[in-house]
Amino acid sequence: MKTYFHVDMDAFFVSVEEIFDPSLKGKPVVVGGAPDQRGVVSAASYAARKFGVHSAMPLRTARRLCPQAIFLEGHPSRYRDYSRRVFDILTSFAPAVEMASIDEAYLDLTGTTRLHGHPLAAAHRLHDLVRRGTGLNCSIGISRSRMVAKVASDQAKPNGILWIAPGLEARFLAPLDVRKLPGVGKVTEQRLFAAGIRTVRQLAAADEAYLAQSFGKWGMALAGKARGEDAGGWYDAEVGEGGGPKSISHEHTFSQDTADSERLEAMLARLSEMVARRLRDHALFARTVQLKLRYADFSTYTRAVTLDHATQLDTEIRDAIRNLFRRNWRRGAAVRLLGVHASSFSDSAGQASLLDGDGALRWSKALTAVDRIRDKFGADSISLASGLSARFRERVHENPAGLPGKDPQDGRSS
DNA sequence: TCTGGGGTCCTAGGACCC
DNA sequence: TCTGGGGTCCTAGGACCC
Repeated sequence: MKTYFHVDMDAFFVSVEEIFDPSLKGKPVVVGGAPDQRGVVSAASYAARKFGVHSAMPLRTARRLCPQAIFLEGHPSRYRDYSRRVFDILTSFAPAVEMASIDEAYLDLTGTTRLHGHPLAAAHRLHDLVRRGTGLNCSIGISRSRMVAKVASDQAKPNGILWIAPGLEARFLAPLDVRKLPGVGKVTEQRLFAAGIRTVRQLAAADEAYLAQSFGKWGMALAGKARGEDAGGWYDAEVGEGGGPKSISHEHTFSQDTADSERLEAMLARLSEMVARRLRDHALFARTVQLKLRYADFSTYTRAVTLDHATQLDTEIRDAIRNLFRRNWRRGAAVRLLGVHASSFSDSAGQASLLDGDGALRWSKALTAVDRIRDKFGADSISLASGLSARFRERVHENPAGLPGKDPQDGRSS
């Protein structure tokens, strides 16, 4: 018999902000940026939620619903720091821990009854450990099924613990709206509604052949789960089985749409550098590089290319992206968003690089030096020339460090 | 209401191979 | 000369999650 915990931090970003500024406590707080910016709500305090504000909502909408809210840009490094603290506490408590995102984790407590006692007692002690170690509240769902544990933690919010006794999974889920099932979003919910299915109970009773045909893999798996059966799928993987990242990407939405090709290409170069840097940090090489292009009307296109060798070099990613951009951008059309995405990872370049071995080695060394400088002096302290917007170039050309050398492919100094 | 940024997984069609 | 079946790789798009 399996025992899983799903630990979910309550209003995580907002709660971390409250630690650094206790005067925020109890007030409507919105993390995501200034309310006149392009952007959406990353997190809202419970006081803000009372006004209808929720995550993923445009900031402008949040302001309309709750003009008195305090809007914060947020501090991603603080959130990562606190996420790590939570993770350390969880790993001190359970043999297998998997962070599913920055603010939630699955724990496998199977076979720990002698050590921890009844799951509910264990959950209360874990809750106290997290509270004392970080100052943050969490909610915990407990079940023999990972998916049910996740739904349970959601039902337990805020600051609660909910144990679903083995055998009672289907009874617990039955009265819930189908939207409560992870994997059922807006679209699937609407399609289920159209078929007369609103609750998990109705989903459990629905014709399996129909679900398989209309909703594919997910539909069938969910129908099984709705009946409390153990169907296949992601939720049956062992806790902690998840490997490294499968893709790395960066994207940017301009504060105002632009058709300035120099600005656009400068942004693509910068995004390429950010992606390459993270590849090097993870010691990964990517073979597939993808451009994302969103126009002013929100129409969005992706264009990918698979290279004949895997790379982690700024120049190779940037050049591939630039080619994709030049071939696909409707010249003159205003762009809202640009993105650079890398995937198909391996742990080495594989087949011979386009650069000769010596050139690739020199570049690798130069880039590592750049990475170190950025660590010390900040991300903007040094950049490939084409990664800078024109107005910053002057300054960098005076860069006394003078690193690194020459780009062997196009001779541009960096 | 005017829509971020970082991810994962699934589907579907075409190329290509045996 | 009217057209199989399976497998893999690649690309594009989309649903969904936090």
